[in-house]
Amino acid sequence: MPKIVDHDQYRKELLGKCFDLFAKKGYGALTMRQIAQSLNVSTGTLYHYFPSKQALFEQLVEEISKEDVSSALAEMEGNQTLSEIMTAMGKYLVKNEDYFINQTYILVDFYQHQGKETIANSPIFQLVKQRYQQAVCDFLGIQDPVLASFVLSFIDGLILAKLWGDQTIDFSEQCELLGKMLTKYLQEKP
Amino acid sequence: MPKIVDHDQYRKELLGKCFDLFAKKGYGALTMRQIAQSLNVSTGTLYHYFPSKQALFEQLVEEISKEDVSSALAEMEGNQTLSEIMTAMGKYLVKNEDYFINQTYILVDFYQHQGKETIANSPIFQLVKQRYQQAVCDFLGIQDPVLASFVLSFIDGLILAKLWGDQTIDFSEQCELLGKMLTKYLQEKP
Amino acid sequence: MPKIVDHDQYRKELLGKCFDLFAKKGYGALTMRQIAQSLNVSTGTLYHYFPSKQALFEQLVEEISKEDVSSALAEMEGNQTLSEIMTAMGKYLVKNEDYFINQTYILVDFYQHQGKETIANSPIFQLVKQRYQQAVCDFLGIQDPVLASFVLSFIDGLILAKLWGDQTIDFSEQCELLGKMLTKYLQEKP
Amino acid sequence: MPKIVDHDQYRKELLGKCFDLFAKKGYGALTMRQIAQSLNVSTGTLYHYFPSKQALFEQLVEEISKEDVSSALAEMEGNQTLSEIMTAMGKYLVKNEDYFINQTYILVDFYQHQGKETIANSPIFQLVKQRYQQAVCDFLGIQDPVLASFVLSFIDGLILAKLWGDQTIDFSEQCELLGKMLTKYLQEKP
DNA sequence: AATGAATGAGCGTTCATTCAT
DNA sequence: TATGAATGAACGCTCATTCAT
Repeated sequence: MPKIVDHDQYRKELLGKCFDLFAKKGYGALTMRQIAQSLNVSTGTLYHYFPSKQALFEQLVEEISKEDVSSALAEMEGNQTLSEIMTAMGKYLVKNEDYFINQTYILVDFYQHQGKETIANSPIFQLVKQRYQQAVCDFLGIQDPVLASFVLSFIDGLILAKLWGDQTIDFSEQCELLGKMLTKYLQEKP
Repeated sequence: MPKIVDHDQYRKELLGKCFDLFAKKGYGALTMRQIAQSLNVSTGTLYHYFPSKQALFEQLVEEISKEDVSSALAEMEGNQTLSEIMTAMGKYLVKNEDYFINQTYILVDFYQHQGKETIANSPIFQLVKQRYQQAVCDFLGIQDPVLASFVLSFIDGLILAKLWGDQTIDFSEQCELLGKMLTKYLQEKP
Repeated sequence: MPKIVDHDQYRKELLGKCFDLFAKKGYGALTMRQIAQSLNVSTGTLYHYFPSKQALFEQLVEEISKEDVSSALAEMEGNQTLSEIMTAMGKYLVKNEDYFINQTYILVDFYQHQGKETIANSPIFQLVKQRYQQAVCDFLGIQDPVLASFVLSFIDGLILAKLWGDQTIDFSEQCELLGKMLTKYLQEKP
Repeated sequence: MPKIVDHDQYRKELLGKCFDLFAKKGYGALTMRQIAQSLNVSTGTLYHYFPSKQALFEQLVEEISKEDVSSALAEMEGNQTLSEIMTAMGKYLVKNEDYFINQTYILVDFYQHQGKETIANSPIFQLVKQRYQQAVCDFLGIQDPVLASFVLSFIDGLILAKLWGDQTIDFSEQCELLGKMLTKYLQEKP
């Protein structure tokens, strides 16, 4: 009989404790030794549960993205008009500002560390990308992919601007502005 | 007679040759040794003209940002309406797509290596940010800083999306969409 | 009734499945974990049957050497003159070229990982060496140990040359040459 | 002005001190840290002079092989008949027995560590191989490549047998035996 | 002003073996 | 018997920076 440890469950436990670590130090600056120490295991044990630092991170991203989408769904449901939705989106972004900035930071950091090609070819990141894209389409009730890309890019850009250190941007203000513009644009289109 | 090249001019000469190096390898993967070898100087000499790798890069960014703004100005002048301007902006982005993606990539890379706080506190990056912001205001003829941030964030987001590997986004299409939305929004505002 | 397979028989079963693994990856690159997985047992079980990786390998060598000698005996019997024998030996080497090169490779690998002294002092390897030496004496009908060593060294050297990457050596040609030389040498000796 | 160090000469100095280290521990068991400590430099300095452990070793082999051939030339000249030559060869092998065993050991060790393909493709090892082969041809006055391979394989095999731990083999005895056999073989051939 | 040799802590990763269950 | 989680020292290698010359 083996030691009484559910391998898979313990792996997710470890994973759960990793997010804050990455959030604090980013991907490149966080070493496997630091992770191991923070989780009170040896590096060997860490590698027993995750084949590499990259794999650990990808599994983390996978887990996080699922939680993100379901929590956002819970938070933003019940809004009807585009303006309402964008206002809610603004509030949601403000509320989780630090979280999203950190998330972008970590991803950006990972991206740089692995090189463009590695990520482009990773099935996990393609999946995660689709998950977020689909979620945005669902939230907004938008089917036009050009418009969906427009909104997603804008939100990404907002967070990136904050990440670069711009203190003057106000998520709520910007989202409401987008809400108004989208509304007017769609009103007159048909 | 002194030497024709004085300290400061030589420094800028060296700086000029650095851009392509960073563009090819990014910030983290380019070592001071490699820079020195490519410039046909010793690492010691490099450190004689630049106190650190970070400082070298910051001076490079400062220089590049000036050139970017003036070249963009030259390229995009002569357009009147917002729609025309945004269409020109789209063409400009498409034309320099690789350049801007690479620039974002390098910045992201630098960001990762220095840590969040270092950059947020760097006066050079604040200055550069203002320069780009001012340029956008000039291009668009917009004074409203909220709207300027809106446009800048959107463009940043577009480039970031490409950086993430999204092949489906079309800079021209997106910029024209923004042009239409801005036009309608501003028409009815007053 | 006890289980059909007792401890010792099961050990040999496991051993039998190990040869191909070592042949594919060598000694150093094959981990106990990989062995365990390939045999569908746990590392713990592996250590239950073999006290160490080294011991496992030594037992494998012991087993293999027995099979080698008996299969060679079966293959080469029926030849009378030294020339015939050496020609048969050449054919045998050519036929099993990859096998012998791989065997030497694995041994070399093992040798490297254990250090010179460990092996020189291992009774198993001394036994195996004697077994091969005796086999050569039997094949050739030679009693003179100097001559037997001569032939064995030569064959070892041939295989080693192939291992070094020499593509020009022809086992058959070389063995026939040895056959002629031995014949002439022995003709005139008495 | 740089520090007064002739880069190339210092590199060869370091190289010279490395042989004994490799001889004692082999390739795989000797770490770059150990080398650095023994040479009283930092690992960084070691890597300043040699791009990798493999490269260091290859440069060492290159240097050693040159010295070997010239020292053997000096030692063995003046012999006429094949028998004399082989007797001299035997003495030479006996005299440098430990040296050659160690050399084979190190090479075998390196071979295993790098994998077959790496070495087969290394221009340095092809060059070294040719150097030794040519030297043997010169010593023996043999032009027939089959015969040269025969002798080389035999010598390699002798050393390998000793390496495997066989204490009973006598280099002189074996070489003289080879001398006699070669002589008889060549006498009657034409 | 200019050189380039020197540093050394730190990286991601490995793996034979142990032992609580 | 059998399991597999856990260990941790050690590997080859990197690189911004310093400083004697």
